[in-house]
Amino acid sequence: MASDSLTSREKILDAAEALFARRGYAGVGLREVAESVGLVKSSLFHHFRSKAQLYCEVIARVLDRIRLGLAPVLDSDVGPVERLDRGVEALIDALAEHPPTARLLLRSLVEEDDFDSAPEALRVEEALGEILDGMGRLLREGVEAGVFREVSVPHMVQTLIGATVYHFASGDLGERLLGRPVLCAEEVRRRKRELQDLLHSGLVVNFPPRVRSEA
Amino acid sequence: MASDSLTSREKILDAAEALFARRGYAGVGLREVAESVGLVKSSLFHHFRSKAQLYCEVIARVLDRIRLGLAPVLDSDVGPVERLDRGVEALIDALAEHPPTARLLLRSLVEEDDFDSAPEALRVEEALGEILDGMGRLLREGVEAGVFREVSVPHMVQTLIGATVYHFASGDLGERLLGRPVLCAEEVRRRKRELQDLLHSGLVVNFPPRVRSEA
DNA sequence: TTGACTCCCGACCGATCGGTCGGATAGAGT
DNA sequence: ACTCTATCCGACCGATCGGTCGGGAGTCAA
Repeated sequence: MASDSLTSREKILDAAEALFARRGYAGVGLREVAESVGLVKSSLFHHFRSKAQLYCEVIARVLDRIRLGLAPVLDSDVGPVERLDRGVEALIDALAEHPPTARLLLRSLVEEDDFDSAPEALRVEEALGEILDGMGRLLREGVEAGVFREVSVPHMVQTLIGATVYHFASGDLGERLLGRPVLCAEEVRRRKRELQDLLHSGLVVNFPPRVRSEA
Repeated sequence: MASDSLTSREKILDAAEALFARRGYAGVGLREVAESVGLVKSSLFHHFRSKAQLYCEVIARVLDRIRLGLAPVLDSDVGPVERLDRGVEALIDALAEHPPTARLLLRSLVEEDDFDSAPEALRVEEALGEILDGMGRLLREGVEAGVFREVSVPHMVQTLIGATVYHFASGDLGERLLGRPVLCAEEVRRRKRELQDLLHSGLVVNFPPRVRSEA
């Protein structure tokens, strides 16, 4: 056991993560997954009951990584603005840590096969719920404290997901726009700053603040 | 001919668009496409040489719709802020017009099969390039005129794509966050306003402007 | 009537899909 | 020596995949 410092199960999960990220659930055959870790297809079924379960475990592992990176930041008791900045940084770090992460996540958000039947889907649901709740809570507190504008919290959560997950999942298109890979260290740093600046001040300089009719 | 006011070719494209949007390129069989328009698989090959060509034509058609909606706005000669607002509105209208649009687009951005070999891929490349160039030009002009902050234009293009395409592609997750379908009329209107407000003023109230020379 | 053309169908092809099954190998505990 | 368990393999299954082929039905022009 542990012939290569990783158990077969973990090697399978790693390979499946990379492949699912590149070609999606339907686009990857179990044979390809197995052979990319030096096994044969039928051997996979000693570790996972089905392709759907393997997929769910891959997704759950990714979401857990993000949750673990995000939770301490969102639970810290600094002000909303600083928590937002650090949250953006933690989220981007989690996405940039392993190249397949963002792409896999974006695909899973758009995949609509019914994996809900699998019991492993509960882990996915749980981690996703905690991440979304945490982001929503931060935004709501900031709005209630008057530190953030009175934005729609759900819409802002969507914007944050789009600005992070989509960006690092954009692959060739992103590289074509930026002129270099979206995951190279400098562009990751730049992404954090650009997104934080946008959240701080928007795009338009000195835009007249919207007249508000309430206290 | 024109038995249902649409040619078979157009009906095939419509059906394929909806199916590719839902389950992706690899997840859709030609048999399913054919039967959803009342044909048999082999009949498709009288209209399209291969599955890859069908896919490329579907994508090209979607990008053309967006380009047609965006071009007049981006070419108008009003100020950058108003052009930005109208561009956001036109882009969102194009995405919300047909439900499969955003999801199909997001999938195509993340799909990395080599469709480039097909000659139809040129239409895709052309339309995509025009859309991206138009957005980039608007942002660059705004920055040079001092109306926009000195943002990274490519990063801002990415953010705009994420905030629009991702949002309307998010399906169940978006509906879960918003409490109602992302494509319902009211939420579409709200999305425009939320995004425009974010671009105008950011998220944080009265954030101190960044000092240009930093350590 | 005859071709020519368009549109469509059913049968068929090799390949691959997810998944099952029986057995081979090896290590650990007794 | 023995069994037990974990791990892996090869053969095999029915179904489906993208794609080909020959031909039938309809229309139009000559």
